[in-house]
Amino acid sequence: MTEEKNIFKQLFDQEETLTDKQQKIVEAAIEMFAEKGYASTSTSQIAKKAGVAEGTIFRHYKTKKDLLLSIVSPTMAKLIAPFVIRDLNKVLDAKYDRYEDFLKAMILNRQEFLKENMTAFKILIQEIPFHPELKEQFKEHIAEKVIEKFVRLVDHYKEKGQIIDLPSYTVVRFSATSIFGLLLVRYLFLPEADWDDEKEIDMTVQMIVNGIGKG
Amino acid sequence: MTEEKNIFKQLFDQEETLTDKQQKIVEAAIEMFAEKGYASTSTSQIAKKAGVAEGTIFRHYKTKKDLLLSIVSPTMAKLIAPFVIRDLNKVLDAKYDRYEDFLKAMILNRQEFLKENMTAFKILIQEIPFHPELKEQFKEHIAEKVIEKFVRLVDHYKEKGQIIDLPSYTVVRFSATSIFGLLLVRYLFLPEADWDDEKEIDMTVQMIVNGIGKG
Amino acid sequence: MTEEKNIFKQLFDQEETLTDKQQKIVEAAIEMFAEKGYASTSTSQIAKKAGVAEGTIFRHYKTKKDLLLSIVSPTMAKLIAPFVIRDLNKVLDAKYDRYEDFLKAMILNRQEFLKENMTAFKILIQEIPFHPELKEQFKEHIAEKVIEKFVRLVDHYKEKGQIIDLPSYTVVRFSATSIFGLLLVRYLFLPEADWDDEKEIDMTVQMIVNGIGKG
Amino acid sequence: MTEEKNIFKQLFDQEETLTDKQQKIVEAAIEMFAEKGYASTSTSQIAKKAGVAEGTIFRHYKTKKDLLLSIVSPTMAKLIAPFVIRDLNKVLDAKYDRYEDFLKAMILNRQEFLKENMTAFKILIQEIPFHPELKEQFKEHIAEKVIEKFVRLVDHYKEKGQIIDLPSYTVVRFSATSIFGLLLVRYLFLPEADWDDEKEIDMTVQMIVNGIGKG
DNA sequence: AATGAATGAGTGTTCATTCAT
DNA sequence: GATGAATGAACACTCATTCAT
Repeated sequence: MTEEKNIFKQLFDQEETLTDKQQKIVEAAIEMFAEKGYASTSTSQIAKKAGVAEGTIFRHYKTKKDLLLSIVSPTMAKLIAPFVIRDLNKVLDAKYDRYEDFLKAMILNRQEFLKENMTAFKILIQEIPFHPELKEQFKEHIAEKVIEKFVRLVDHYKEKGQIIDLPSYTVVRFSATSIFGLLLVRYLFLPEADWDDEKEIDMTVQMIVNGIGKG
Repeated sequence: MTEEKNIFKQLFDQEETLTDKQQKIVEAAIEMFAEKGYASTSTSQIAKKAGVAEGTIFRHYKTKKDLLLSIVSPTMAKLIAPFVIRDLNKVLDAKYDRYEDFLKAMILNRQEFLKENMTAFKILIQEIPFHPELKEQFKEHIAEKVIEKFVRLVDHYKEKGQIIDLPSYTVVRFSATSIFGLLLVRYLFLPEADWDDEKEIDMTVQMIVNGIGKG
Repeated sequence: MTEEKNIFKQLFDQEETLTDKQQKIVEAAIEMFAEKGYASTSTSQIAKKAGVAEGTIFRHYKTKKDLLLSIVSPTMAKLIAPFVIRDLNKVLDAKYDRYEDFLKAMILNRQEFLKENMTAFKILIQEIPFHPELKEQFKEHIAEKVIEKFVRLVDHYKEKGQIIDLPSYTVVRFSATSIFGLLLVRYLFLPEADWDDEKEIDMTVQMIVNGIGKG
Repeated sequence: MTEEKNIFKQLFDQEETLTDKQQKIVEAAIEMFAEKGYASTSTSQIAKKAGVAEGTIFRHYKTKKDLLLSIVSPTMAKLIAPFVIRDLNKVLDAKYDRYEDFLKAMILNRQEFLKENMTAFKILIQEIPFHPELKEQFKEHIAEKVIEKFVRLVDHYKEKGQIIDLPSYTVVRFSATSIFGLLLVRYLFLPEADWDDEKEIDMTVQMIVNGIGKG
């Protein structure tokens, strides 16, 4: 999994350059966008919460939407980062014999990421419907590249005889919605409930694999 | 399923009383709220699209939020209507021997509803995060009543020996997210794709049942 | 004082023709105009309070301002009625030998009227500053006719040797503001206080007469 | 009277801090509120008259009512300032042997103030009936403190044998309405008439003192 | 880099008035 | 005569953005 770390660094370490005030602006914006939505959060509220002057926001971000994108675009990029590495199959081959193991590893990895970026992720999914640029990014990167990669991956495990003969796209959809269903319920709908994460993930992987696996 | 139809009628046919202009206002609002979001849609835009004066909106709805709720609350109510009938288990007993059959019937039924109320449903899920009243309604009705009913239902099929020994709540979550995953992908993410709905549903049911069923 | 009664009837008994609804509208308007002011009272609020439809108001009064004037103009007319009778001096001669007696009679008479028309009177003095028509009426009738009559009246008692040698206009101003001062404090500022009206009037008349009288 | 001047300065010279635009806004507001009334003056009209953008008004005053109060509250405070100094009696004792002298000094002093603040004072008395906060301030400061002080003052001159044996409250009312009657007629009703202020004041004081004085 | 006063278009809402029923 | 749905101009107020300091 060190490869992914590298990719992260490679792609996103520009954020180290944020000034102190900028950092506060971004934090305030994340908190408020998540809570009230982008459209219902005013720049003056963000400025007040961040403890800076209104003008300061526009010194760093040309427009309010720029501020949103500066939060949401990197989040989307990081979210899908594990899938955009070259030769993903090779990595998987070397590491995970079984679809089951791959699934579990991936869930754990993405869970780790979501746990730390929950608020930004919440903004991402809340705002995608309202911003064509975000929809575009989403389509281009997720709906096309990630899904395609995931499909090839399912084909890979199919060839190994681990997955039953359903259309790969359907298997991907089922796997993906099961995983995201778990993570959304866990972190968005009922974050305060008392979860045994390890066990819940295991059961979910078991159900998915039972669902699509060859006995 | 005639019982449900009756309940629908019983509960929601007050909407026949909408005046002509009111109807146009609601239609325009649904379209625009879904597209740009509640907060980014102005009442003047709605009025223009509906072909009425702006004041007319406020003659029928005290506030803009009232207009939103008049769209979204009934949608939520109708969405969960099948689950709030008394003696759901009896109905199921009489009709569906197998969890599989129940699942399929339910998906088909809810799919029918969603197909006709897609736009309002889209607004519902988009706006829930931003409106405490909606969150409250959602929690009270879905998170509590519907899930509880669903859990009892899973218990019911467990007793019949059809479902493996996993926590009922986990089974419900898995079933529900699989179903909603299907419907969301089908109707929200990729509505324009060429779907063989019947087949896709069958496959999904099969995967769920494989996932949680006893051999 | 029967002459005045006649004048009242003569001038203002058109109000008997008010329909039931119209009566309610006027009552509601008087109450609300007095409390919140003309500009801050909406016709819809008046309609609601009167229990009629908004349109009904405009059936009886072409505009909102018409409604105001229908309340305020007659009130002003009635207020000054005692002064517009012809041959006022003759009446006074016949009845009041002393300025003192005249003053007391007049205060008692106007007090009676104000007690019964307090609310409309309140509207009158509150709205005069904002409506040129009212200002005009006020100037034309009060500032010109009534004052002129009052001045002649003071001249009359001066000739009788009852009033010291100050400009009549000054004496009128002093008398009038003393009287209105009493009535305003009594009925507008501190209506709830415990007043011995008879005594207060007597003392006030005494002070005025001392102030301007010849020992 | 230098003591009062000091108090004025002390209490109200914070207004020097008004920015240029703010000053213009206040001036425009004063002019328009006086002419058309608070409720009938729109913020856009004020902005236009002041030569600023409408938003600028709300940068300095949270609400339209705030703007009103920023004009009217200090005016009320300044108006009653001479009465709130400690040891008013001592001051009077040292300076004015006779009630007559005190009255004249006070009228001259308040006349000076009113002459310079006529418009704001007009707003004050016009708007008091419509704004509970103002009524409250008025009651608390004028109806209670100032009147009470005035009553004690009359008692003071009574003890000196200068005032006849009428209830002090009645004497105060009579004095006050005579004075305000003069000033209102002079500056509000007939400001354009040709007045000999000095003489008018002298005559008024004479009438009051005759009215309540011991021969 | 940071400020915050200033902007003016735009917001949701209210208004007096009209008119078909 | 009475209604109340409909109007659109006007309202108080907010907004993202600019710019002189």
